[in-house]
Amino acid sequence: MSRQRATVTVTADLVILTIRAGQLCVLTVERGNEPFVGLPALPGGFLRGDESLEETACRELAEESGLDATSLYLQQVGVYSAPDRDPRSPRVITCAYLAIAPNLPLPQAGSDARAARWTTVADARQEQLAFDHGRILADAVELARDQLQFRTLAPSFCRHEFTIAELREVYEVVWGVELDKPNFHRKVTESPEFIVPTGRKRSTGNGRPAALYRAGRAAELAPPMMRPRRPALQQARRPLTVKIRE
Amino acid sequence: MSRQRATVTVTADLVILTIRAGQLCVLTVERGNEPFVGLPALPGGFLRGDESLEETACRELAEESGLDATSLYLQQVGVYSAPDRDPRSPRVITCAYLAIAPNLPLPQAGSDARAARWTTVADARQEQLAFDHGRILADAVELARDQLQFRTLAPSFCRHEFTIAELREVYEVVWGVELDKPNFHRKVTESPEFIVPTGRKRSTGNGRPAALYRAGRAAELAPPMMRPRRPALQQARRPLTVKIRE
DNA sequence: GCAATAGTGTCTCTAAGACAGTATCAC
DNA sequence: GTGATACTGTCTTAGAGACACTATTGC
Repeated sequence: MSRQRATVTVTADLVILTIRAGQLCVLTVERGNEPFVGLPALPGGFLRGDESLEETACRELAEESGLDATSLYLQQVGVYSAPDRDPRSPRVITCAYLAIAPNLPLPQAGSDARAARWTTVADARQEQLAFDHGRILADAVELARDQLQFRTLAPSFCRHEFTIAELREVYEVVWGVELDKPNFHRKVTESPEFIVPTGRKRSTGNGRPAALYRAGRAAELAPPMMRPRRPALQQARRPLTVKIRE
Repeated sequence: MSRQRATVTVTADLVILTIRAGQLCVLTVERGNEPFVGLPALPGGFLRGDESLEETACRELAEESGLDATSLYLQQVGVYSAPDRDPRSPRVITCAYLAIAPNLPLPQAGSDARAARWTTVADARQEQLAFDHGRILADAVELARDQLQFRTLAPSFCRHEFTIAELREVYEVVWGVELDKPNFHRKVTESPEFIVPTGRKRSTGNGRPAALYRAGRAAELAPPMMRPRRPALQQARRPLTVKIRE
């Protein structure tokens, strides 16, 4: 048996990330069935006979979160196929998808909404998640961190029109760093086709109103948005110029 | 039926890349069974009941190419699950893996070696491949191209000890560009933990012998090896300094 | 006016690219 | 010596980062 072709069922699981109140958050659902009943899990569902896994992911995205997958960033993270990852038989393997959403309210009265809620990624990594969803979450967050450097997914975290401060918050929250405001502004406005000005402005009540932008057509960021290096590396260098006090 | 959980079988397919005679090559096998009998295909095989897909990939790698997967770069490319990708029933989905190999001779008398051969990627992309293997090949090559920038997979194309010229050839062949020899030399020797000198030299008969290196411990290239930009982008800029003819 | 946020100018430093020049081999 | 390949030095320039400075709002 084990030396033969295995017959399996396949699920698509979703890591839906957003930013709420300055925190990177992930959508979790409470499991209503065995196995792992009662534990938080990533939303997902079974592949049907007439669809691809991308279609499964989009369908589940709509059912579980009410979000429209066609307007969302959606990307495959990878397959998880360890033989003991799911106690059910026949065995279940899963394909994880990363989805990026703006901060939208969840439809709590949804058809399939079994206690869906936003959890901060920091909290979710402390908790015990069902199956290998802890590992999947870690991989997806790492993928998002990497992709922010080279691809134009940052605007996917924002609403249709956004300010440069909001875009900067995406990088700061996902990377857990602080970025220089003036340099970030210059960098993103000069990056070809990354963001395009709409001509409108938005006032937050305090200070000068910020210009509004939309996502541009570029898929890649060239040159990339460099993630600040670990201070460990800079520590190795000596300062070349020394300020002289008179 | 189609609205229910689908029962599927799963394969792991391998895109094994190497460089031979200055050309990027991929290992293909001629299909001996229906469907697509006689057409070239990527090597691969079915997931067994007691293994993960990574284990399937390693097993097939050993069987089809005689290469030892433990010493090879192996990475998931993605899942291909379109309902009509395989005419068999129950349906078959596949997970593709990218493997990088040095230029080694293939064991032609292998147990499972059904007409395995190296094909240039350029040729393979012209031919009709079985299933959706043309698409898989394209995705894997694109992944390899991207990863060369940020990860230390280039030495995987070389034998255990290699010269900097051999390492440079990897980049030039995979990217299809020419790189400046002096600048490349400086870049890779100064990149921390990318390559380490062995102290030995190798003479090619012509010219000064080259120092030999091994792969270092780093997994990431920091700063990245930047891929030369399209000339199209530079065309958009005006030269800021103009040479004056007297 | 002041506080607050948005955005610009400018300097410094790193690192990439161009390319001249030097080193070490076979013959 | 010549020819070939390996490697180093140096100049130029693009781009990242630091940070002073200006602009535009609410009050």
